[in-house]
Amino acid sequence: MAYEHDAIEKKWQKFWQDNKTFKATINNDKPKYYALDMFPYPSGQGLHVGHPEGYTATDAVSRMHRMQGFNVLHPMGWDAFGLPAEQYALKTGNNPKDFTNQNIQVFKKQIQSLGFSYDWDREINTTDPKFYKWTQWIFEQLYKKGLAYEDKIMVNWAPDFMGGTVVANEEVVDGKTERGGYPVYRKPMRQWVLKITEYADRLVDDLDDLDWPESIKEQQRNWIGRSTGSSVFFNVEGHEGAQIEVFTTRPDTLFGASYMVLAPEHELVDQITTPEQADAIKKYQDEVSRRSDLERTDLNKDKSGVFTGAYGINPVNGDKLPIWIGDYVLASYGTGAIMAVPAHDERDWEFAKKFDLRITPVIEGGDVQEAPYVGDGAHINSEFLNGKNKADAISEMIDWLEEHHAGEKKVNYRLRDWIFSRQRYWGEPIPVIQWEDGETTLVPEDELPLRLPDTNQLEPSGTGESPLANIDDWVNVVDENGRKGKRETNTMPQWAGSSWYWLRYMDPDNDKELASQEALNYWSPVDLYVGGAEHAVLHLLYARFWHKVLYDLGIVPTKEPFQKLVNQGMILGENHEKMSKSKGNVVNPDDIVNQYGADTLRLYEMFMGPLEESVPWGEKGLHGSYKWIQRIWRLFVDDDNKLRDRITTINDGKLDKIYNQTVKKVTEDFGRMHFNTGISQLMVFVNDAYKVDDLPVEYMEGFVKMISPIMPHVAEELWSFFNESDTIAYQAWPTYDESQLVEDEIEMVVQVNGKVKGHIKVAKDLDKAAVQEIALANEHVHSTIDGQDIRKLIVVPGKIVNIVI
RNA sequence: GCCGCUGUGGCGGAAUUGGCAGACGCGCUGGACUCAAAAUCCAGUUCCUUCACGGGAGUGUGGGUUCGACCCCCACCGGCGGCACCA
Repeated sequence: MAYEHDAIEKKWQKFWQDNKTFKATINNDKPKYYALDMFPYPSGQGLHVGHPEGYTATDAVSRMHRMQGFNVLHPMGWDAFGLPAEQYALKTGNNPKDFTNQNIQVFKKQIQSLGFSYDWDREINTTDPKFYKWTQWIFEQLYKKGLAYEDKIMVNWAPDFMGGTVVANEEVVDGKTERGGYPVYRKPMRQWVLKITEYADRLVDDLDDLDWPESIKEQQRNWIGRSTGSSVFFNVEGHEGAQIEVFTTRPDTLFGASYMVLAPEHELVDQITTPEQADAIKKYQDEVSRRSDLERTDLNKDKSGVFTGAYGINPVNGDKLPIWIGDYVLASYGTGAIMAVPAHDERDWEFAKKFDLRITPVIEGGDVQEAPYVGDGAHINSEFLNGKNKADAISEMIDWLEEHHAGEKKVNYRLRDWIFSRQRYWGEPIPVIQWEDGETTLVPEDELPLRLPDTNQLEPSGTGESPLANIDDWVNVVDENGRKGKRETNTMPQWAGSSWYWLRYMDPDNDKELASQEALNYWSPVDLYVGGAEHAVLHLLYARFWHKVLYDLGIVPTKEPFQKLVNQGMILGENHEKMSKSKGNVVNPDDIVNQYGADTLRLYEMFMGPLEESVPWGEKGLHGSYKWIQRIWRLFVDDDNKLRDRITTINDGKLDKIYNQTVKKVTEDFGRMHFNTGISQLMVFVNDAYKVDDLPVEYMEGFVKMISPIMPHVAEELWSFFNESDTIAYQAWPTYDESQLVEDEIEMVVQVNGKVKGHIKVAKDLDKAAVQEIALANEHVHSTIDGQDIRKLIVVPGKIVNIVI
């Protein structure tokens, strides 16, 4: 009977569900393995063929680990807060909750049709009050530790986005919002901020011990941007007590400082500006404040600035340095002030050239009037640093500064604190109340969750505040003493729930703790985490930060949440371009499942190339995968839907070697997530099996086990031909016999001058001299040498003979 | 500009420590089966040259190390991703 994917897949999906085959429970007799997918945002578009790639990989790893005796935790859930649901609700007057739940149902059905071995009893949903109770609880712990604070800060204000909202630094790309591409301006606003910078050092240093792709670690290091240098204090001439602190990574070039620049927003600007310069300064400040980030960076490569009229005093030599303001100095980095050394810094050089400021070289090498010299070299014009190299000069200058109280060693970070509030309805309410007497309190823990009010009439506030601001019943509160207060109307960003969700899977129904200590200790950490590289800095940095806070609180047992991280590559359209609706190259997994079945889709996605690489979709290749499953089917099942007669207990030995090789290679390759090469080995086995008369039961059962991580439905069905009552999911993974892999006689290659001229068969442990003799006796080798002198002869036992003439 | 990754047949991709380049799949070609087609099974398939045996070239380009280089080193070119006035 032919292979019927539809019936087989439905049958086994029902079996797994009815029997809770993949239910995970704590079992201290077994080693645990936690395989996690980045949980999806359930968008209205439904599943994309990119989703199943990572999901299939973790599923295959999970299934293989179960067969290898591990107790596997493999869960799935929904990152369901987010903008599209709110936009939809505002547009249509519907409730985002209903819309979100519908989308989840679609997603869940699609995911289940692919036969993943999730423990659905552990399904979570970030918008479920039972879940976000603990998101709010974690926020309260952050607040108590002083890691969550309110501040009037310069935020990324996107007035055209959703009726006006603030976005995080990480959500700004090229001066525009990451989603939607709306312009972003700097604006001071009251916001909740999380002090991620306090963990900056640990977030950098702990990367070293993680089994993560180097590129992701590097992106995180760059994002945190730790730089070591020193601060230097400059007095301002004629302003007793006014002191400008600058940060520099090159204190060794202090003798070459020829001017200073403050950010236009720097607090000392007004104080030190001379009356003659006041108008020009004011005008420049106004101009800059109206510029968006985009205009300040990309569109404005030309340096601009205005002289304040004031002078700083160089502490090391008493030089008078004109103080300018310029927007190439950012208020938000370092101290918002720099010492300019145009001879050895590109940006300072451009500025100096434009405004005709002094350029004094302090390091030998290059003509600094023509171009800045940024390389190393001997210091000049630098008194006690003369002749020294960069590294020595830096440490000596820092010593000098510290001795003279003119500066100190300092570390700076590019990373800023995490702006944590959003002016939206569809997010976790921040559990804070502002009382009329000015006190700010947390909602008591025993009153959590603080639920989002149900509403069918979601309306923009019109003030840039969250729509929650209009819901008076919810906003206004009175305490037992009659004191009035207002709830915080900002909600948390979408990153909140995903910053700890992997912990909740460990104990999803616990209403006393975010998860029990027993569960946390047993399942932590996540052994394998798979998802797209687009989360390299956002999600993965926030998640690590929260995890470290919970570690410090003694809640989680590990410093890091995700021991091993793998980024699946993108699946591109058939034209090698990113799949998108506008390009018309989107493939819908539902269509594939209908036409070919889930096993074919899973097999194809694992076979098409290395998991980490981006690979184009190919309909022909997909069809090839389908044909191979049918070929397997025919190998096992005859026309009467019975196991073929050729599958017997007779073993004529013809498949011994290839079977044992296959077990070895598949076990190793799947273990390293090199699915494409493991599958190719399974194909070789099938090709060989077609060529022999007798198929030993043991090998055929082993083969079915080996295909089961990738093609679980067809594997279960074939397994049932051998053993009617059981699932294959917990059968022992096949082992191989090492002795079957070693041969007594091996083939060696004989080269002449590096070119292959012949092959010889020799005994495995024949000595070099004998091998040499046989090689030289080879007819073809002999005729190639043609009596010429042999200059050198290399014998690598078991591999190669190379004769040099 | 800086950082990371990457470059192999017509296509997707293999190649463990420096040791037979192109496994496996797709496509293509031929054969078997069939009235025929599809499906299936078998064989071939890097390029050039040769009836053939053979011979030559070949892993982005140019150099180097080595008995031997897809692999290591230097310089360059192309592609992908990230960062981008961060002092």
